[in-house]
Amino acid sequence: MNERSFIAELMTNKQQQILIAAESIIAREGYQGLSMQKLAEEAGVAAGTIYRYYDNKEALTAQLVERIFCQVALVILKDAEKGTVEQRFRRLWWNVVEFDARTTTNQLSYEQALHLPGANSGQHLELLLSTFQPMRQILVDGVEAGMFKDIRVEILVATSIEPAVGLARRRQQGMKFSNNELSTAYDLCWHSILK
Amino acid sequence: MNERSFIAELMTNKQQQILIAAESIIAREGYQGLSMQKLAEEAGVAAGTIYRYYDNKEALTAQLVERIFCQVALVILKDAEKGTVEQRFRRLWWNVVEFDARTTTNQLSYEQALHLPGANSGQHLELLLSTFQPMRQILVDGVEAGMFKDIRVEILVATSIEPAVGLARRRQQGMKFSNNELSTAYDLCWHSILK
Amino acid sequence: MNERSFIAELMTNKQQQILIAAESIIAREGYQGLSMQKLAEEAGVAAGTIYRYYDNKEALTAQLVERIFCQVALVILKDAEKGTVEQRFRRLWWNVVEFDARTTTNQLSYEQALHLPGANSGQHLELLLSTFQPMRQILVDGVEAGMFKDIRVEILVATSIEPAVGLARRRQQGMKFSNNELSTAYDLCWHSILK
Amino acid sequence: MNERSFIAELMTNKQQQILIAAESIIAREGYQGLSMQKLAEEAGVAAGTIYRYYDNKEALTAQLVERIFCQVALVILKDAEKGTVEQRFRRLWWNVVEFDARTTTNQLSYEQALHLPGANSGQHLELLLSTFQPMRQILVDGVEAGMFKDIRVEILVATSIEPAVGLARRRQQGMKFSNNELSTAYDLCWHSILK
DNA sequence: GATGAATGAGCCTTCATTCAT
DNA sequence: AATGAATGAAGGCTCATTCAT
Repeated sequence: MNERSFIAELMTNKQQQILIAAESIIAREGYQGLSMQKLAEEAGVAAGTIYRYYDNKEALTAQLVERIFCQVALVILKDAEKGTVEQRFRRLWWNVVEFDARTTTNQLSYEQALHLPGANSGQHLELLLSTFQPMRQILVDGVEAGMFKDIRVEILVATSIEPAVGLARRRQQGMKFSNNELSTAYDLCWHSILK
Repeated sequence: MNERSFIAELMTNKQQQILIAAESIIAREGYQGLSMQKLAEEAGVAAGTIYRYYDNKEALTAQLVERIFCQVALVILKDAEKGTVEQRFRRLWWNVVEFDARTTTNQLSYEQALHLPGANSGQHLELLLSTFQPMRQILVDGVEAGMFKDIRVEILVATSIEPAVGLARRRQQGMKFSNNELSTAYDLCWHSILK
Repeated sequence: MNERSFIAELMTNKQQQILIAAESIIAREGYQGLSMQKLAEEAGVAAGTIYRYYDNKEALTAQLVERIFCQVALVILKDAEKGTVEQRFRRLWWNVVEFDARTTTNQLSYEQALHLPGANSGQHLELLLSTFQPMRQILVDGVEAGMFKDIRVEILVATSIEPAVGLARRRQQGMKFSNNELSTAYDLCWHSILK
Repeated sequence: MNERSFIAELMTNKQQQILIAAESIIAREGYQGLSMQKLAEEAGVAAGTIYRYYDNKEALTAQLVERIFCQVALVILKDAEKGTVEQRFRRLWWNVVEFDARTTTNQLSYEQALHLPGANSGQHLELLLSTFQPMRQILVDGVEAGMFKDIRVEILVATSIEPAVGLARRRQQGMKFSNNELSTAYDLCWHSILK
């Protein structure tokens, strides 16, 4: 990598730098704590610089929401796209439950991102749907394989995955669960949707 | 009623007035939209008056969160405290799923309240736990009656109630479910925790 | 005057206070020099206080323009509303020429006010027209009395009053004229519109 | 043309380019609308480049004012430098009255330029005086020829030319005058200074 | 106890200017 | 000479909070 492209990459990264700093602040102090001045400090740039990359605070927030959705989807769906339906479902479920273990205190959770201003706009809901489509696909595949009950996917997701989300939230709030307990929970979820 | 208690009641009413106005504004415009000035207007009092009842905005928000938790608990647990375990569980589950249908546009949902600043403080988590204790009690009773699987209550709640919460959230986002579909979901939840 | 109304008047005056301070700053440093912070300091109030009286800087400027137009009209038309047409015209003409002598360095001139942002809006042009109507009336009366040439008033104003405005501007820029010279100018103007 | 002068000319062109762009922006959006960034864009150069030619915004504005004064003088004095005094005066007067008809929406008027920040500095007033000297000369010549009244030139200018300026301003504000009316005005001005 | 005018710190954003390339 | 990303002071404005009445 020559010097020029090195610099270029640094500059491109400035956008990322800002976004990461924003995430960090919100994770630490909530959205109320995010001021452009503080963000500039945390990102190590001047206040005005932020506006070279984002039209305004709203646009920055919007991109942050997108970023987090994608990151969450990546973690949730890790290694859950190949193998048998059972393997994929198991992978997905545990990824969800153990989600918090992978995030540092600098990272926003999916739940937090969902409640940033503007995260409920139609545009974002669409993004959510398409980002998490692979998750739904696992259940669709299970239904088509005659393995899962023949029910609307949303119901299957709510029944089998939502409990994992709830457990993850409880863990994030500090509640502890043994592997044994979590395994039991997994079994309940798994069997509840099996034909 | 003597003068003192009359005045006391007036004060209490004014406090309620303020809290209701705050809820209304947040439900309508989000927490960002809640300014003390606007709140005073909506509540029909002077700005300074709010500070007779609340030390500051944070204290007001905290009390609002408590209020909403209690209200939600009331709705969720409506008619779910007597009858057989099955009756109580059924009542609870459907109360959750149909929660949104009972709230007006002036009311904050449980989810929204959960994400107000400070709602995740240890103090509030404790309150949550005690407020929703009756819900846990239904499952505890079921376990003790030998009807539900003998598992830690949190797991049972996550498995059987969390799906209802997820469905309610989806409905609030505009997703539609038929009674048939919801009944199916109920059956899955119910059977998944039965011994 | 009791204490209450004294206070009330002080408060009402705060608006005037702000307007006067704004005029003073603009006269001294130009419109570019008018920042809300500086204005607050000069007016002896807090920055936020200005916004109790004016929605924004634009509204404040607009009212300032109106104020100055009215003030200028008052000075220009002083004692020019009674007497013969000749007396009234003479009064008007000299009021214009000596306008600058009456203004302190804290006051905006008519010319400066005319070039504040927004001063050319249709709304202000209308105000201008009605405010200076009494000036036009003097010429109208002269025409109807058969004393002035029977020409459109605008032409008469331009021919007889505009020179006075020009002389006033020159004096404001530091040029000196003797009474003799000014009297000669007056005669030229006066005779040019006489029948 | 050697390389040096070629480059010199390029620079000069770029300077002109910047100045023209600045005039265009101010004419369109007012002085408030002139930002160095926007200017760079409109002029087709980089923001930093402007600072090769002008020390700062103030210097640029100053030169713009000068440029416009010269341009205005050019238009005003067009064809007014030869012929009899009467011919020259007539030419001058009509050039002034019809000034607006010759300017495009990209050009600043004399009035606008007069009210740019700094346009009232002593330095500019001197420039004004020397730039418009040929105009004064017409009247001086008329006086020396025994044609005009033997009065200080400033008075003559104020009496005979200022009305034309006033009419031009009214036209720029949208007021309409017939050729007949303007001719009448011309006659008044002309005769008012004739011996 | 209630009022609401006043406060001023802090917010988001702009923009003249610099400087490494 | 030219670029344009970066700077950061300053701008207009909001709003939680105070306090004289």
